[in-house]
Amino acid sequence: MDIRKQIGLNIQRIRREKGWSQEQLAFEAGLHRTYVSGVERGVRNPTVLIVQQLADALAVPPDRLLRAKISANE
Amino acid sequence: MDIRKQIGLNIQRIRREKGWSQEQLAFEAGLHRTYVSGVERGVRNPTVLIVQQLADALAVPPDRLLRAKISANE
DNA sequence: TTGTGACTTTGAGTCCGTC
DNA sequence: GGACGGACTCAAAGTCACA
Repeated sequence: MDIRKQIGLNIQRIRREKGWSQEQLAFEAGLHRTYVSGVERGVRNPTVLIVQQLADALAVPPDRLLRAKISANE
Repeated sequence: MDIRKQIGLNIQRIRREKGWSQEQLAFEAGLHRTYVSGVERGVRNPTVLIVQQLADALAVPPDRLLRAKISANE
């Protein structure tokens, strides 16, 4: 599994759980709307600093966005 | 805590546990020796694809390298 | 064995837009 | 609201000589 796809899926899921649009997330993370779109689709290759910005905006630890398996009880 | 520092510390610790030199890790990950050096010191801002390459070389899940708190029993 | 400054090439990240 | 494209800027990728 490509880590970029994994990150995209995780971000999209958490974002939707919050009921945010991509634009809202982009604003909170201080990033561009189109860039967040690309990251969610797995076509972008973000740096770890960007991962941290997105994690901060979503209020989750950064490693959470790279996680492949998410157990149900967390 | 800067996520770059965190990644550097994690990589260095796991690498040393394996008794590898930076050069050995660089070879396994398909990267340059001096680049790995920079990542370990937290002066580089690697992309997630680089993180995955290093994680693969170290035989750990990618999110493991971003983890701040490492419990003793894992 | 590792750190570091300097360097060129590539791609990360922004901004405009359309569908 | 979101996918996608083109053009742009600057930082990351990747390498080297030397301490």
